[in-house]
Amino acid sequence: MTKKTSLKDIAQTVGVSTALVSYVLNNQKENRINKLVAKRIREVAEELNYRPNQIAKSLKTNKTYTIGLVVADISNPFSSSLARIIEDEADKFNYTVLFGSSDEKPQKAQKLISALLNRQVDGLLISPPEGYEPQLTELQNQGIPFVLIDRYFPDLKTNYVALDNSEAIHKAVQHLLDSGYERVGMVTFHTSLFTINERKRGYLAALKENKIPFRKTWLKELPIDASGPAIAKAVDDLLRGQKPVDAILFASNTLALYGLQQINALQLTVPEQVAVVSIDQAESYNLFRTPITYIRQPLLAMGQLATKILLESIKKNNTTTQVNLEGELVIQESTRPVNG
Amino acid sequence: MTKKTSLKDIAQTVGVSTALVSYVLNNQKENRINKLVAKRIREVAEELNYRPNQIAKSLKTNKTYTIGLVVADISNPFSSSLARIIEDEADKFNYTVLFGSSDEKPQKAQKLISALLNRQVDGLLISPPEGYEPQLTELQNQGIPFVLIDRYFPDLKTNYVALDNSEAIHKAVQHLLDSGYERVGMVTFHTSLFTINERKRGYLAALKENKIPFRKTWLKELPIDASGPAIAKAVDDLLRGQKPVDAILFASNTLALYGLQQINALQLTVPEQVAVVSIDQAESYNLFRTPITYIRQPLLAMGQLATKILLESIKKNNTTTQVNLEGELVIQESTRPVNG
DNA sequence: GGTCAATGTTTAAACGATTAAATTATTAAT
DNA sequence: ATTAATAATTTAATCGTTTAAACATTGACC
Repeated sequence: MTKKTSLKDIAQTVGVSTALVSYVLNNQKENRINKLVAKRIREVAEELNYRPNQIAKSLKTNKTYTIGLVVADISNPFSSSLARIIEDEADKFNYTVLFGSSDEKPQKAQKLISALLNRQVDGLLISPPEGYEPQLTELQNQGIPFVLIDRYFPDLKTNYVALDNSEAIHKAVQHLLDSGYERVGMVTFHTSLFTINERKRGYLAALKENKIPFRKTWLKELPIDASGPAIAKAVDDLLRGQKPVDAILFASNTLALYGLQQINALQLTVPEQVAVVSIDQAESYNLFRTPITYIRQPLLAMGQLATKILLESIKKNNTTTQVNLEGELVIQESTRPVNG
Repeated sequence: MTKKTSLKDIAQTVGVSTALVSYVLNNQKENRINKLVAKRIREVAEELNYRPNQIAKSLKTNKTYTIGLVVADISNPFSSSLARIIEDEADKFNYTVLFGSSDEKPQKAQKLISALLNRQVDGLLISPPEGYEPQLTELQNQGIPFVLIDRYFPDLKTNYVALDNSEAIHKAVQHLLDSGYERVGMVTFHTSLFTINERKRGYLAALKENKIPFRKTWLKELPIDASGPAIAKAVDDLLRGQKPVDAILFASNTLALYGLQQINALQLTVPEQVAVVSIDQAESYNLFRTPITYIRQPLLAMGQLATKILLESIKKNNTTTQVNLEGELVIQESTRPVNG
């Protein structure tokens, strides 16, 4: 292992002080430094394959140019797409992103954030699990810059970027009703997460506005870590019995993924026997025989905005920015109008 | 922003030296330290909400307990699943994982690795892009511990963990032939990557062994960054014409994803009109009307092994470990025997 | 020739921890 | 009471960098 070259090594070879080397390599005091010496320093740095030790740099400057990203599960396509967008955006500003999955567990999130803070990340992007309010308040008290993404708590005055969920679902339900479906069911999660509950609220509101009496058998609320079979079972329940639903709204990509599998298993045709709308797109939906109508989350805008807000918040900005982005309803075959 | 507490702060409040505080908090020299003082130090550390500055620690110890992971694209399910596994495995040993996507570009990979090294990662897990040999050799010369994952270069004596690709594909082709399919096509990437070419080799070898003359129209080799439509076109070519193939082998999840969409678009039935085998599973394959036969990559073993080898290599281990894992052929409906 | 300004470079402290070695305090043994 | 051994704590250097301030050199100008 060839020993790493440090400023000192360069300084010694050239025969100057480390300070001068530092100034040259950071392009500071350019007009004050002898051009020839500067050139020589750069040459030697190149020769010795010098890499500045960011650790030492960070220690001194108290900046790491690193942000932490906490998602529920990096292997979920929603999270990984978002991660990729954030990675690219952060890169534009020379920031590196450190990831971690919370597994929907406050404890795991806590441990993760602690690890990230120990590594002196300059700020955090967090998609918080249920019940994470106290820790967020704590972060605020400690003055650590962060932006919530995808999920937020209405009672907390924090930065966030999220989908306007109730509006989006409302739009979807209205579309189903307008297309002639009459018994619209929904599969969602049972949680205290505001974002998710907004989806339910949008659903109920749309029914009410259309004077459709809601039946509680239409709504399936599953644990947030529900397994594939559990989801299949819920869908099964909605579609059997004497009065099955004629349309299903899936409140997440995971729900849709397993739900559609069950629809396949039941050998039902979409949309003739049951119409389908999902939140979140996924390239993979296209494998389903019928193209699925879905609510397009503005992932790109979400990731970019959140990153931008965080970076601004890092370089001291005391304002709170809260953004609710509008979802786009992409209409496809799975909600073709009845008799249409 | 409440100023971060440092060892010094604790030392001052308690009225001892920073050294003592350090010893106590690191549980060193336990038998030599006054129990009461130790207790007091711990209390104060708790009160002041002390978080050791890992940056400073790293600077001193020259260890960051961080490893870098370079994948082609974190938003690809193969990469993100692997990332999740590695994240979990590394966590067991108190390591954090730093990610980045290379986008299949050596230049981007180079920049990424440079950034990771600047951050003093202790080692790297790399799924290298095509033509990355020189940089890997350079890493070796610099004595930086790394393990290749999923892809490797046979001419380079490096650590790696990968699928035994030719064997896996061989097995798949044999299965197709045994099931009565006679015109087996393959969609793969055109690249110099050994791993990918092994897939082609396995395919050709299996045909030869079975005395089936290979036709070049059966093999579609696409650029590694081929778009969805380009993939669809390739599949279209295979399936039209006077002598279409009766089975298709997809050499990656992306290829299968778009390929199956095209099969959907052509309204062909699987496996009656065309049988399908894919490398890599994906939960989403299940959306396709017919369950797809696939080669299961041992992702868990791959991620865990690679992490383990890297960590060992970090704490000085001069041996080179090369592992080719066997893939498992999961047989489903998409390759149902002809007339079976 | 002395003053001033501009130019070029070095000194030295600091960031927050670790840790070998030195120092001081306490206790036990003679 | 002295000494030795042990216990408890501190000192001070160090990791690799940054950066304000100090210092040195040169030339211009009166």
